[in-house]
Amino acid sequence: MMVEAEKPGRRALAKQRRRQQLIDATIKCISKKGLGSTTLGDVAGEAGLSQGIVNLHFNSKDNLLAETLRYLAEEYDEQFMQTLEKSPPNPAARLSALMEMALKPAVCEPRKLAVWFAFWGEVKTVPTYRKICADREQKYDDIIRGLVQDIIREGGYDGRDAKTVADALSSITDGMWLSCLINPKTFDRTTAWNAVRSYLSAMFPDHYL
Amino acid sequence: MMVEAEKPGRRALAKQRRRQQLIDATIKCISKKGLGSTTLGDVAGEAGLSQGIVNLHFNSKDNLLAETLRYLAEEYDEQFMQTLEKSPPNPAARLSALMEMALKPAVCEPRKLAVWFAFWGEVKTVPTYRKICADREQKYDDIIRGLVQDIIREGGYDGRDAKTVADALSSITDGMWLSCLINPKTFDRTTAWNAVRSYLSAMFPDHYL
Amino acid sequence: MMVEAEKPGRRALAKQRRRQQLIDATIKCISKKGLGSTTLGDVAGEAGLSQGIVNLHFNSKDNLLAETLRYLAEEYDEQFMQTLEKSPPNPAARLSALMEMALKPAVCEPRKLAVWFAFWGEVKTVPTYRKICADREQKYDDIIRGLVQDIIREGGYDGRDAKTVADALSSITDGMWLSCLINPKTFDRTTAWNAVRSYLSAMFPDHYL
Amino acid sequence: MMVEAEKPGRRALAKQRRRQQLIDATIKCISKKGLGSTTLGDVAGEAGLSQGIVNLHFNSKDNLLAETLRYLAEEYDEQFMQTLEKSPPNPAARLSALMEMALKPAVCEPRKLAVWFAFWGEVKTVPTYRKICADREQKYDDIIRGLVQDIIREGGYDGRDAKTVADALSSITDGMWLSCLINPKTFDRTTAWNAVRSYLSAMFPDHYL
DNA sequence: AATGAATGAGCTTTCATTCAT
DNA sequence: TATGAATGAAAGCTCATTCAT
Repeated sequence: MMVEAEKPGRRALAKQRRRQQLIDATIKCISKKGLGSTTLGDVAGEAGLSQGIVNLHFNSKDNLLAETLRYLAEEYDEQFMQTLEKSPPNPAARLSALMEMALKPAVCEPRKLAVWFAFWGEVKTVPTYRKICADREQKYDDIIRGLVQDIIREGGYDGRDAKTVADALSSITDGMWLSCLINPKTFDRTTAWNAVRSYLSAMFPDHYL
Repeated sequence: MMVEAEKPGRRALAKQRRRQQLIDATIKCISKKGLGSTTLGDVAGEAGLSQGIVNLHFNSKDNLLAETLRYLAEEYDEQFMQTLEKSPPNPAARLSALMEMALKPAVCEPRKLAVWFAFWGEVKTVPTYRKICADREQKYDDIIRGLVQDIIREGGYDGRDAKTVADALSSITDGMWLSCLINPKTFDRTTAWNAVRSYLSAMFPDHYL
Repeated sequence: MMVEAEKPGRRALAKQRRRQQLIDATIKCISKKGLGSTTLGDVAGEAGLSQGIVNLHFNSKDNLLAETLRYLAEEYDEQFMQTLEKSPPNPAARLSALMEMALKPAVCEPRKLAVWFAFWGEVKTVPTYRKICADREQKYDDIIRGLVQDIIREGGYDGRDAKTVADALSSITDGMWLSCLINPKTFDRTTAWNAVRSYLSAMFPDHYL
Repeated sequence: MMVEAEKPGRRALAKQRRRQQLIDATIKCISKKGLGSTTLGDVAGEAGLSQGIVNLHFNSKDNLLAETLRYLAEEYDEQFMQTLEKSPPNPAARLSALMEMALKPAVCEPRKLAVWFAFWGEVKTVPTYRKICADREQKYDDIIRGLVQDIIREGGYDGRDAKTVADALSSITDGMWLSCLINPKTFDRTTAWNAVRSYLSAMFPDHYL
């Protein structure tokens, strides 16, 4: 009975692959035409499959979109966690590694940002989206605040409030994304990274530069 | 006698006022139901007028939305410029006044932010939106960079790059807006303001705190 | 009480002039955009007047169109009857004068024909149009048959049936109009006139040529 | 078993058949209500199918109408060419066979004529219609002129111009159609046919009668 | 599992008509 | 008389969803 769920057979794997194919197509469509103008027909076409395919695998458009956002969040999460794992154990290095990741071309490319902003545009309206976004913000805020906390403790930076600094850091990267979305031509990754570095070194002069 | 003023529905308000009424209704609708789910019927209903009214005054839905974004941008611009005019003439005070304004409840309320993000969600897709947004970003970036420049010169803060700092500041407020949109409950204006202040005082210790 | 109707005062005259102005505008619009695409707004615009003007003078669009067709028919009738009056008293001359008139540039110009065909296109559907068109056809058929009759009698053309010839003649001009409508470029008035002449001289060799 | 054939509604008729079904429905609707008053809803209803069906198969109303006219033209063309093939090889017989065909009940019935005139009514306005109509006129004119040419040569009818005669003949049938449309009650096929015959025998006495 | 024809609700848009001014 | 803002019904069109194959 539970076999299916326990060890996915060939069948289930194929199914999973098809779903992923459709989610990829959805992301492509949203980045090309926007969330509002993306139809299930577009998605099916992009995937090279037929009209009815999305409802077959996702039951409804709403569900497809929610799953797409979920996938986007997971994908980001993997990058985030991997960055954390791969970076040296000291909090200062980890923190700057995370900031650097957020500005990496792979993350910060207009096509992908377009999709994030498309979903954020509906966050106020669609509770499912809000939940997903709020959860990840919470998670990353906690992690970053923890690192900042450690740095403050290490460096004896009295008078610095961990939450305040963490908020500022998260905000900076989010804000950079908006710049990158709106002005992809003039947006400059180096300047962005400098801005982050300048903040860090202003805050924690003993740790950065 | 005052009847006319009482019921703004039905009959010939000056053309300009009717347009504004419809733009207001549009903003309300977008903040309530999202851009994608706002129909012309909703807007007309919100304004207490009839189906055809929007096309009568704006010719098309696309145009209504563009005009709405334009209005939003103008409204913000007025706040921005007024803040600039009313603040003391020294650059440090002006800069902090602008930052403070960006976090003011009137600007930073979830309902209004929802509308901004709704439009940003389509920026990649709708050239008109991009143009409007890019122009204002440009303008504010220039002004803020100018102020930062002045502060650097005044304080002899060698090694500080005006553009870098200005980018960081703009990004922080934009990023705060995202937090406020996603987590209106836990978002705390004071913490946000502290984050900005902490950055400023770390950067320009002689000018702030 | 009946004064108004008996001798139209200044008021009534002005009214009449306005109606004519609107009918003229209607004809222009139909020839430019077609019957189906002509709106009351177009007509009012063409006349340089305001939206509601047509309903003020004609009560409804249907009525305006019917009156327009009526006017067109009257205008044609005047030409027809004048041609008849001005031509020499012998039936052969009168007949050829009528045929010539039907091919006159003023009658047979694509712009005017477009309007006629537009109405004919609805004849099957709109009883009012049918009535107007049927009545005039009847009238002209009768007159032409009469002339043909006279010619037959005069020339002793035995075996010629007046109705048959009259039908053929009416049909030829109507058919020429279709050619002129469809192929205004290649349509040639002279050839058309030759075709009519050739028919007449074949039928009544003693009278024509 | 025969169920499929019985109810042509609902399910997947071959795509081509469905298109034809809709074109047939369109013709029926136009002849009943006129081109201007025929809605896609009417057409779908007439075909016993649902609202969206027409746009599914024709993409737009304009396209449906153009295809309908195209079909009408093809249908006529088949009759024309078949008549030509089936008639004896001498030009005189072929010519009269073509004229006779044009007055056949199947061609010359008010319902079908209503549709032709509906399209002619828009010829001036819709380039697509003009093109289709102009092309067929051209083709038939050429064929008829060819036949007339042959007859003139055969009979040594000096002084007869083929184009002139051909124009007259084409015009007569077109004009007869207008009579038939406007006065279906009093229109008499025999008289019409007589008119054509009388012209032919007057022109080419050795060949006709 | 996949297709794609068909559905039908819902949208934007147009426009004849109304009516306060 | 004339205006033109407003109405609201009706149209064309889109598209998520269904379902026979």
